[in-house]
Amino acid sequence: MGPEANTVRPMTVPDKPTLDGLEARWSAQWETDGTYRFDRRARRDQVFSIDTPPPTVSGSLHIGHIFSYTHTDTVARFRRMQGDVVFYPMGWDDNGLPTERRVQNYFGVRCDPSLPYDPDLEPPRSGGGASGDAVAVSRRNFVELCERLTAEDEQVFEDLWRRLGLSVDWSMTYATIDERARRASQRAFLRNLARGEAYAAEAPVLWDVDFQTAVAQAELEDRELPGAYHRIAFHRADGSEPVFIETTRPELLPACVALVAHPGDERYRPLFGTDVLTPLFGVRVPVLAHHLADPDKGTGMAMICTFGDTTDVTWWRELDLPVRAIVGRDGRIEQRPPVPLDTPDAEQAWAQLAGKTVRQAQRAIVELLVASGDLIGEPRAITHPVKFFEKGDRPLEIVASRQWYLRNGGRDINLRTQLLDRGRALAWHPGYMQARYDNWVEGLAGDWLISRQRFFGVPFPLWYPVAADGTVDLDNPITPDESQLPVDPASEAPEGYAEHQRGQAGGFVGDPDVMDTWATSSLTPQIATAWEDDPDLHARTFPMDLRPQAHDIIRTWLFSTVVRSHLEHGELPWTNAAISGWVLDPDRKKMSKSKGNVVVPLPLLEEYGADAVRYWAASGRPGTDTAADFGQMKIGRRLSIKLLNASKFVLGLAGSDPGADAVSHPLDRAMLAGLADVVDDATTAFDAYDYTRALERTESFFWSFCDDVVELVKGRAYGAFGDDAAASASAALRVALSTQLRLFAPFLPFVTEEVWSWWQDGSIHRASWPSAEPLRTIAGADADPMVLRVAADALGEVRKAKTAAKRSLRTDVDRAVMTGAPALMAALGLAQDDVREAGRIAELVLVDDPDAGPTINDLLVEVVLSPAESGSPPA
RNA sequence: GGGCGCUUAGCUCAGCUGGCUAGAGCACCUCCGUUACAUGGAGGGGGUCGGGGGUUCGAGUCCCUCAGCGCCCACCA
Repeated sequence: MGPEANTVRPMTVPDKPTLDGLEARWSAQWETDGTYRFDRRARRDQVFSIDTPPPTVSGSLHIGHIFSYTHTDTVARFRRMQGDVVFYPMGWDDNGLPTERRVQNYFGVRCDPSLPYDPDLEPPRSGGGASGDAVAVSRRNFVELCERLTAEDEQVFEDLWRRLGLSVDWSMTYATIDERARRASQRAFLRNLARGEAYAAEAPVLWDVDFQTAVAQAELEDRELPGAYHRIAFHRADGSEPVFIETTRPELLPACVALVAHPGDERYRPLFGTDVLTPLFGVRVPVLAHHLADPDKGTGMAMICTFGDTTDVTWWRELDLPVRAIVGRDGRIEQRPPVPLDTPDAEQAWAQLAGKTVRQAQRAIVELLVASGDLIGEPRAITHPVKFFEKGDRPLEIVASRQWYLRNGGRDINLRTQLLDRGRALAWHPGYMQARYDNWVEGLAGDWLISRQRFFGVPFPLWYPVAADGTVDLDNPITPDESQLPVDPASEAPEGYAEHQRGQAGGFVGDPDVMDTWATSSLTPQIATAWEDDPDLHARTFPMDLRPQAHDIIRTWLFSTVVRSHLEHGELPWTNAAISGWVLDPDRKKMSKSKGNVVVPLPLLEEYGADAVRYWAASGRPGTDTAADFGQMKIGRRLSIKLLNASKFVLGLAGSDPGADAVSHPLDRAMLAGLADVVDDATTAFDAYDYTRALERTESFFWSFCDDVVELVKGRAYGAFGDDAAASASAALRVALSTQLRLFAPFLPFVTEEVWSWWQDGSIHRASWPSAEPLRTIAGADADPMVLRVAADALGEVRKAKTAAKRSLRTDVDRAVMTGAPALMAALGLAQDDVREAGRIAELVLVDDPDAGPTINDLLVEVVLSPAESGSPPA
């Protein structure tokens, strides 16, 4: 039985147990004792290592954090009690756009990389509030403000996690922008570059005009937007019948480079290879054929622009068309037309568009087309999906630019197959989540775009030589030695150059971009295990055992992590992925700031207590979206209080522990045999990451333990049938209590620790997970679970009789007759003393009926209550 | 258009490889000052397991099909 139960230390069972103050007391104690410290001496096969999701510290705390982190914590605690050395670090995601945006609002600043560093800078405000004109600060000042704010945010998160009772080793934290993370990101990139897995290319990319950065496929989302089909006439040079197209982007007319129809489309076959003129501008463009053109869409003839959507990019590439870009990086139409315009009318038309936003330009060009008569009929309103950056506010544009890419199977079928194989080798919990991974990998449209035109992020560790004529040699980047990492090419000069040569002929320039935040987050297994920085730690913890995360970032975080590990280590970064669902509001709606239905965690912890909130969280099965349910938290609180009181009863029974040898009564043995089954079930469930089932089985046993077992044995335990009989009850209850406390410990760490401290040394969270065999040994091979079941049912029938008579449960029973099949009555006979005592039955008669059915439900109970006191209601 | 999940009591959900009369909690109703617990306890009512087929001695559970809800993915002119 785990730790020896009969310790000599005095018991300290309080008179009036309470949940108040447990969290502060025990979280402080755990910190002092290093209860959750990782033991660095452990070998890899003894370690269970967890790739904890680093929360975005600039994001707001909400109940979803509580939910999924509790799931992981229950597994961590289970593993620890099973004897694994748990490696459970915490990371902070303070890298990237969310932090930049929060810093801008919080301090009222914006970043202008051209400004010099001001060591004495004080931001105009702190704490957000009314927005005014943002003050421009240097990049270094901006990054400092980011660091300052994230440090505060991290503290808020850590306080919450401690309050919730996460068994994290708080001496092992990292941040995705800290030096170790930057070093890992740059090192991994340089190795990708050396192996040819990373490459730069000039190509059309999806571009957010507000953030002014490229975005990756994984960061896209579709939003339904109103739009309109505009039917536009393209004239032929010879003046014959015009060709009609339909477009939702008429403003891109000047960017048109061709028209296209399906090669099998009989209507247009004669036109293939001929030229037409764009309306308004009179630019000559060819009519071409391509299989992607859909004869059923619009007129069947499409306008190819550079670039209206990703299909345009495909056509442009495959039909080898020129670039006539008109939308600038700020989302406005360029000042200069993409091709020289021949006529004053065309120049006039262009002047109406130049400098306008895309929306304004659309209005203007529609007017022009109406005036010229080239817009046929009224625009036809539609709703259609439009690509957005998931954090953005305006539709993405497509602009050509030079970016860094990492091969992820999007353009390489062999690599893609290997990555799909990795996904199959990973143990998914629940298993069906693997479909999302497969779905995503199979749908990849290109390699992973990892460069961003932003300020707060990990810089690319690259410089480029500047030739004597001033041209920058982008094809031969200068790379640092790994020992120099991390580097900031914007403020450090490469080896062999001096800072004054920056931007000079014969000198160098730094790569201006930073990496995508996922380019760092995809390395959390490497960062957390101190890859290359601490080879000893890395060897003891990598590859990791578990990646817990939510389902919405399978395509980003999970997939990109697999990619990096595959490329760098040739193996999976972990063996298990536990996918948690989302928390929905009490009405099962998705929570969002804009809807104002976000549930904030701290007040819940204050009202119900951490154990109660954890209890609710643990009721959400892996992968399942779960509604915030305050009712469940109330039940969790009641369960915690019940644990206190039941424990107080069990421990208050005898002066000292009689020891497990004292267990002899058939009812006690039946109870322990049943508990052994619960232990097996809970263990099996936990092994499969089904913490919810483990909790359910434990809880259901515990309530019947309180309602039936404790009530049945109470009289005997108080000595109604002598010392030996009492000792058996007391001993069995203690064994059961110790077992149940440990089964509950992963879910209710505070209350179980509190009770444990009343009678045991050390932390329950370092105690051993219960096993079934010792319980079965105590119970004995011939223990019959039916003894408890039939006794509990008999007692229930007696209670029912009392309740039906509207009498107190203390009411004496003059006589009870119980009739059933012989086997049933034999089992009941073994516990009849307890039934008589618990039911306050004066005369209990058991009658064998050979014709009765064999089940509990076939038990017949007749009860004669003692007459009511005078003045009491009649029976 | 492709994929995944869900549909069991008024509500939130269990029900694992098919097998006692389909369960729990909340809510509701009735009752109980009881010496672990009134931050409690005992008992009760309430479900044709989304519809329709099929396999089987037997289906909430397996197969087919339809419907509704939710999510993921998709080249969205």
